[in-house]
Amino acid sequence: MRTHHCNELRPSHIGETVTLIGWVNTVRDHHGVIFVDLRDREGLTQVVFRPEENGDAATASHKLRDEDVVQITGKVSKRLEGTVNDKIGTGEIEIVASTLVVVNKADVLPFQLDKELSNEDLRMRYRYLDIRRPRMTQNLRTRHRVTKATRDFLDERGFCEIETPILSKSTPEGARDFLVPSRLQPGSFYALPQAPQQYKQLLMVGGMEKYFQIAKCFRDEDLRADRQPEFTQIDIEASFVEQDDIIALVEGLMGRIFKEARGADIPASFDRITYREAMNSYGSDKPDRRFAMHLTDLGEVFAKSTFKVFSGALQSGGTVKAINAKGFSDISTGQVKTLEQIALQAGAKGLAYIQVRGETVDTWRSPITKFLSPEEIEAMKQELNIETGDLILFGAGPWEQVCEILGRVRLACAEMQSLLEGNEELNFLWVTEFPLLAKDEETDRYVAVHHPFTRPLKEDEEKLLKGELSTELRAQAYDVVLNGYELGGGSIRIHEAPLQAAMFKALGISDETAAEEFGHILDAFRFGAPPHGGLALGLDRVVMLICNEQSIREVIAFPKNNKGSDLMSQSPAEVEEKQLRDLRIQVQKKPAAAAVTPQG
RNA sequence: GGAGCGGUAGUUCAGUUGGUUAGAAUGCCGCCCUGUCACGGCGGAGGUCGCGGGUUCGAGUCCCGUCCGCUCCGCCA
Repeated sequence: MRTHHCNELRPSHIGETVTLIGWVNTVRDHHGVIFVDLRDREGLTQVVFRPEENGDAATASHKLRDEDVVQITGKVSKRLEGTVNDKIGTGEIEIVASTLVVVNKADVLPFQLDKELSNEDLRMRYRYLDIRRPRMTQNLRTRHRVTKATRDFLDERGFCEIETPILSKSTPEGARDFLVPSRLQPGSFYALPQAPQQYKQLLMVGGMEKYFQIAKCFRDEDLRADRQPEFTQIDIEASFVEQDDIIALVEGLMGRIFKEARGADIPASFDRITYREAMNSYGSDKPDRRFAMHLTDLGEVFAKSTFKVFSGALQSGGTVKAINAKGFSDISTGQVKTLEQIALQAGAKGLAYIQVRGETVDTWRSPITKFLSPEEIEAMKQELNIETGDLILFGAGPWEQVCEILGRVRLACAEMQSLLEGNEELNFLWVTEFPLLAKDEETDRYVAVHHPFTRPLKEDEEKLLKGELSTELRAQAYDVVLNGYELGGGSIRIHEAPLQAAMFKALGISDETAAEEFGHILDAFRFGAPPHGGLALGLDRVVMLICNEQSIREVIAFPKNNKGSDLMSQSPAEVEEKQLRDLRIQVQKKPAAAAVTPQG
């Protein structure tokens, strides 16, 4: 029977006989005295085997291998003078072993646990070994502290954790659904929830008033470092609240989480900027504000310019903006190319720039300065605070596109200049007043920016009801952003059937479709639905940022790879014919590999 | 669907302009070592250079194709 864990024994325990159980972390065999570092999830304890104490145990200890599971009984002893190890908590003591039980031998591991391992493929195949490494163990325990803090905090404020169905209904809006075939109703399918959105709103109609859930969500879309097909949300909804209530609640929740999981004190409230301000100043709806490099509007400077790229954009209702990457005039040609690529990807036709090599324009390196008048250059110098050593990058065209192009260029510059290296700041931010509707280019129809249950701003409500649609309509929707990552978002919802019907109509959802897909919601709103709103936080991202990790895979016990596979369990996989027959599903055979024409 | 980077001992990596038998560290195996803590010393085994084709007298290295992994764009209400 284990009496202590491996990071528990201190000088005060000296003289006690204890039993520890754990993994062999390292063996240091001096062919007389043998040291074994025993590890469990809490830490390390040094165990000493001496032939004169117990010959059998000492002999057996020669054969120990890394990662064997062993149980050791012995006496807690003070370490010899000068042999204290201050790197570990138990460094002042050691166990002089009297008995050794090899509980389970371990084969040689496919990789060393104490070395960095860049081969993620291998880590995933042996994820259970990867998890033994302290980094992963700590990350998963941090994740637990985050969910624990969440539950404690929300419980204290009267929120009730309620589970909603995993087998639910496919909805036409939004991300691609994972489908689950129904055996009892062949030809019908459940969908795994992308979010518990409708259920939580129906819980509000059900009078639960304050709901939350640590909810698994599923989206069948391509993966990224911060996107997995199954992920976890801290999902929150409350009745009789307004936007400020949700914001204050989440600020408190974040404070609690960051305190308990990272020991960090964060501001009691976060700055708020509107979507429009965010795009105008940072070219992103989730700006990283740990560095400035603001987008500066140059519309007035170039209003009458003879440089058609700029004046043309302005005359057709667009924008000219620029960023000043301070001290980056020595950018390499390759880096300019990279920035240009980024701009092109975002829809730019090119990327105008100025490398400010000196005071006067003749020292500047730029493909465009020759088109600009001295007055324009002087005004631009003022607006952008241009100094020797700066790099200026321009965007001209439709407002939203210019913002987005320069927003991406801004981030790329910061990356190239290593502006954030070693930066430990936690920069929280609310982005508010998101547009309610966006135009889908392909279908030329309006789509919901957040989701179709989002409430318009009060002053825009009438317009929606009257069908005066535009992308100018704003929503009572808000995102919480940390260091350029969208941690979560939410909105105040529509709770009246007429307004909801108007929203469906705006989205081109016919009455029949609305009745078919969302009838239960519209029905529910007829029976006294309370005003309500909420928010969902990406738990994986929150934990990732707390752990200073670059990918949410580092904070998920068993994540999927880029292609959505679990390399350990080999999922997804083909299934038995019988299973398919039960479900009345026929699988199209994979096309045979193209035959190679023999050369001859 | 598209772009970029990568794939060489179990692992982490090096490998020059295409040129002898593809190296190092670590791990593994054996021997030695009674106070180490990434213990140390000596010795040994370990490679389809992702796969297929091409160029060449000669390919880890160059070219084409393909597979796998990662990052990004599209996509993610």
